[in-house]
Amino acid sequence: MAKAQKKTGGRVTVKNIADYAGVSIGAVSSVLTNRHVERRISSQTAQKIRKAIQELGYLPDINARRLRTSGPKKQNIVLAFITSFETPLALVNDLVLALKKSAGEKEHSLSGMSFSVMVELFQAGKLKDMPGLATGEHFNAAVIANTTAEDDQYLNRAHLPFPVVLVNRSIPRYSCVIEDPGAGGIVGNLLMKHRRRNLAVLHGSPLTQNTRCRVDRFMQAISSQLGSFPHEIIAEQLSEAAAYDAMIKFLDQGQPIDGLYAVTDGMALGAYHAIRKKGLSIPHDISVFGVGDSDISPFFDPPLSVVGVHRNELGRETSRLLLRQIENARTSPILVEIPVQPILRESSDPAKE
Amino acid sequence: MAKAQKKTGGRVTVKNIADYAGVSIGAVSSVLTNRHVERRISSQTAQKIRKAIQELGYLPDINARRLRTSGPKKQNIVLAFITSFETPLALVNDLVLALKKSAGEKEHSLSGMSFSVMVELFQAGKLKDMPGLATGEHFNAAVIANTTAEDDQYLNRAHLPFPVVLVNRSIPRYSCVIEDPGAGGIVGNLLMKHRRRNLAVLHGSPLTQNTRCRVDRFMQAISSQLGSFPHEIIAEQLSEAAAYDAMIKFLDQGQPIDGLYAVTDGMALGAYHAIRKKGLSIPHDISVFGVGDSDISPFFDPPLSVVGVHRNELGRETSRLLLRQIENARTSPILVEIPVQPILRESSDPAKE
DNA sequence: TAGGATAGCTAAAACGTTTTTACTTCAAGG
DNA sequence: CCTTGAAGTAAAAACGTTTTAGCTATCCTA
Repeated sequence: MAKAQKKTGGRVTVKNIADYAGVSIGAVSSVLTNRHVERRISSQTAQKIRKAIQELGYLPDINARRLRTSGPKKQNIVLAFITSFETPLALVNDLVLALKKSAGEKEHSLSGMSFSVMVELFQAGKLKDMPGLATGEHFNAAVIANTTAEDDQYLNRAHLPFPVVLVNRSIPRYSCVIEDPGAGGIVGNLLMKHRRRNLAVLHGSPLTQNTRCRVDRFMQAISSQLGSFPHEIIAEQLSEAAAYDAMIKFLDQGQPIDGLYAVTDGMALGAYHAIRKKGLSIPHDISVFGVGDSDISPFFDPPLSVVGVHRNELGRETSRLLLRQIENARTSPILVEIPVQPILRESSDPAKE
Repeated sequence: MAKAQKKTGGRVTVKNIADYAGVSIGAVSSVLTNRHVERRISSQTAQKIRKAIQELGYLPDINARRLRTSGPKKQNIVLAFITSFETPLALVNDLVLALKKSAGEKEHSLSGMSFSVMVELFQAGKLKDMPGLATGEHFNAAVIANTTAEDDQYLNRAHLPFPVVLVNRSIPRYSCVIEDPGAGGIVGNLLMKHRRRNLAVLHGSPLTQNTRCRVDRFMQAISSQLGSFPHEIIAEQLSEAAAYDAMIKFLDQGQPIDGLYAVTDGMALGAYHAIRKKGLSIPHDISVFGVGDSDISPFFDPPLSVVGVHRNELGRETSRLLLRQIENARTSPILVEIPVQPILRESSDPAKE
């Protein structure tokens, strides 16, 4: 039984089932599509066919099926969300929702199209080895996130034959959505305005272009006013746990700080825990700023002050740009910088001004 | 120019481009796949074709392309992650990672297959209206999550013609992955063991089957030992913010409680904030239990005691079950209950025992 | 000026489905 | 014997793409 499968080299087609069951291709297809009763296939035959399907382990070729059954006018557009194995897919949620929502609104010239969203992963730094990327064989358009410096280099010289939107990094020939690059500087200035002088920035490793920018602008703002650089606390990953470990290690070194900038909300949560563990208080001993990329920051204890863009906005804007490119292939790539506005909560002690 | 597009009714094919540019279909395809130089298409012609592609706004049909280019032996399997618009896709992260990882390990009979993961959304309660679901036209196998009671009814009577794994709910004919249904009871017993007598459970609305079970078992454990039911605090959504609002509202009513069970980590975070806001302390005034479904609970202040399964495990197990069904279509559906073990942290005050 | 090479393309096949159309066979009923 | 209906079969078309094999000029060489 399993032998019959081997004949075809691992792939079972409708024809194989038909041969195996001793019926015609049409009969098999009728059963597969549940049309066997109106096509006058007897229930015994239908059973025989179903048995063959089971025994051969048939899996339909979705591409062939969709090719055949897609209406004459209807176009199915496949969008890919491409990110690395190493980084969390947090954004995919907001992005998928935004895409589905935009695609639902028919006021585009997009009517008559349906959208599928697929998720593709690559090894960080090995984006160029992702199968089907250069050829565009798997999707019509893509959102690419969480690339490393090597990946960015590849993107820089490659010419991808489909619409692309990069998120949280900007590379010349591509449409990009990024946070206002001034965010880090704003945080620096706010901390200094609150009379904090011994500052530190906490980030993960490796740095994405976006967080690199936050860190750099922060450093720059500090050093230009204070004449010295803040401490740089580097966690081994982006997780809460890694941030906690790095922060504990730093505080154990005895360097006193009174202001901290954590470049993601998750890292800020880890840092909070470390700070408490060391018997220090927020904001009295250490004033903390985060980014506001997730929903949790208002519920920290104390609530986290943030300067940055929420994933919602990122997702919305990214989907807008991608659909714009699909609608009109001739539009030139644009860079969207989402402005940021400080949200001051208790972690930064605004009362002390 | 845009007129030519209209002719075909909105869909532009290679043939349209060929006609428009006055060349053959083969020439167009050569340019599309960047083979035009080895196929000896002159650069003028290539330019002409590229211009046509631009002007007509061509988007390739991915299905046709993949059908043609998939090797003779190679099968592409499309897995769908199906969830509702209303609920967060948190699980998709872990699931996609687990799937890609399993699929990468070639020790299955799955070698020679490649996997794509796509995300499909349905309106809560309207699963049956999801296009392509009943026919399986879009994917080879699916993970279905976050269904409502109506959706479960539909699943109960439908026979989906492809492998399916349900997560966090169990329905007879399907393979399912659920948390140990005793989790709620365990929490109840722990709270009572810690001498807490005025208990409450905090959950969102509508309840999924899984949280329904947590709540029910909790209630049951309490009432069977204490003879009275705990309070039920119902938030309007699953978010931190909704949990906060509901909790504030409850505390304002003046009902004193000394133990709380929040059925997701996010809701626990909202509850923490509300409890602090009211000047109460955890665990002294109120002992709190959560679920441990995310990474954040160890970093709460105080760290959250949890009884439940992490999304990681859910994703791993789900992917295992799905691939098992794909490998061997004849395996009968099984129900996997992931056992839970209490993780006691400071929020539940084990010292008080 | 015949012969061959080469540039530049075109025509047709193939991928795996589903559906349609026309045809066959068999049994039962009149 | 003729008709009718059930239960199929067989073959072809179609979906849109990529690739293979082949064709036709033109140019180079002898």
